[in-house]
This record gives sequence, structure tokens and C-alpha cells, in this order.
Amino acid sequence: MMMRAPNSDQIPLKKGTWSPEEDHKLIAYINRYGLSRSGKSCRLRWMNYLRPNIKRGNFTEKEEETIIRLHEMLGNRWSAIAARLPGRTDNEIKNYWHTRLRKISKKNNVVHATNKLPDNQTINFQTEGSNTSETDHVSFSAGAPEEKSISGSSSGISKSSKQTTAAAANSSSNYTNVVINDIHKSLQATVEVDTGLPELPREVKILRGQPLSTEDLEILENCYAMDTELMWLEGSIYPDAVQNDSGSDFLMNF
DNA sequence: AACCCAATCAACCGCCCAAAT
DNA sequence: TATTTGGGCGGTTGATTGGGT
Repeated sequence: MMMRAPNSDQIPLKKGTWSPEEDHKLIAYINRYGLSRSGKSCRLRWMNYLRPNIKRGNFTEKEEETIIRLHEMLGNRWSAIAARLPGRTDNEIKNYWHTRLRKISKKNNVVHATNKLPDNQTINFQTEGSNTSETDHVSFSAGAPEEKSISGSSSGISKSSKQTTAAAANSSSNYTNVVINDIHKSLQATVEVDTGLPELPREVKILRGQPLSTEDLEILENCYAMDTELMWLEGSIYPDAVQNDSGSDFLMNF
């Protein structure tokens, strides 16, 4: 079950070489409207403000709670957090965090997910199940607890070597329990009203007290996605969210 | 009204990485 | 295989806004 990313991907974007026709169109646009902006700047403007379904205005209480909770789990992975808040951009969430939520989080003495290891600690680890002998590194910088973050960036746990840095950071058994407990808590909070205490999936239970492999992280990632979707179903975050016919995606009504 | 200061937020920067050449 | 290009990311900056004096 995959969560639909909050973007305008209903229109499949073309990739590959530009056709002469497309070139002419682009030239015509630039000639007509003129725009001395870099592609990167245009992209940013589009992604953060102009694309369809961007939500403007204040964050709701539920959104705030979600950001705080996700930040506890994911750290400063703003794009990953934004992926779970339809209509919100990573930039917006990042700003919101720095200007407001960080204080709240600090006040509540929340322990940051990326603050489980001593300052400047570097972990070397072998990616399980991979055919490469490459060793990945994660470094933590010193500073205020809330400032610490995993170096590198990623938008999910399961792919690419970027994600393996997150895996390394999270590979203490201590952290595993924190993540599992959080998932359990969230499951309880979302479904216990109707179904009684929810059972943690077996594949999650057996991870307790274990260091996490990349595959384990995928399991947790999937479980966490499920948890978020439960909240959607319940309507606690986005009452307008509906599940599509196949039941595999959620769609927003704007 | 004028000034100062802190908060906010849009945009930029530099880096990483995958895809294209 | 090496190099280039461009998308995506988190960190940071700087202009703007608003409140206090």
C-alpha cells in the first residue's frame, strides 16, 4: 500500500530527449513572457507555490502534531515529512519547524530521533543483503540536540545509499524499540476505538531489541505508512481524504 | 511617528546522486 | 568509462512584517 505523494502527478510527466516541437514551445514561452530565472529557481517556485493542490494558510493542530511526531522519528528529513502531509511542502514544514515547533518540542523535552548517539560519533556498517562491499558512514555533528541530524538526504527509508545512512543511524536496538513503540502507540491511538487494542504486526514485533538492517527499516517504513494511512482513514488529519477504487491510494478533495 | 528587534518565510546555496551523453 | 547535467535535498540567508517602546 503506497501513499500518494502530495503533488500533481495525475499528469504523467514526460522524460527523455526533448522533441523539436517541445523546444519550439519553450522558446515561444520565453520569447513571449520573458523570464530571466534559472531552471532551478523556476522549479522551486513551481514546487513550493504554483503547482496544484498546494495548501496555504496556517497549520492545523493535527498537522502540528504530525510534524512533531514525524520529526521525532525521521529527524530533519523534511521531504519525507512533507510526503506525509498532503499539500504541504518541505520548505514550509522546515520553516514552520524552525520558527515554532522546535520551541514546543524543546519545551516538551522531546528526544530527537537523531540524538541517540554521542556527538561526532561515526558508525561504520555493512549494508545487509547488498552485493556491494561498500561501507557507509554516518556522522553526527555537535550542537544543540535539536540541531543534530543525519548527514545526507533522503525521501524514504528503503532505496539508495542515501537511505542506508539513515539505516546506520537507526541501527541501535535502542532506537528500534523507540520506533516500534511509537508505531504501536500510534496504532492504538488510531484504531482502538473500533477494534480494541491493535496487534503489532509479527514482523515488527520480532525486531524488538534488534539492530535494524535495511530490510527491517523497510518493514518499519511500510508499517509507519500504514499507521499514517489509518489516520487518513479515520479522518483525523484530513477529513476530505478518500480512498480510491482499488484501495491502494488515497486522494484528496480540494 | 520613528526606531529597534525578533519572528517569519521565500529564495538561494552547495552538495549529492542518478540519468544522460 | 568518464564527464556533464539537472533534480532533489537540507541548511542558511536576507527581506519583510509586526509588535513593543
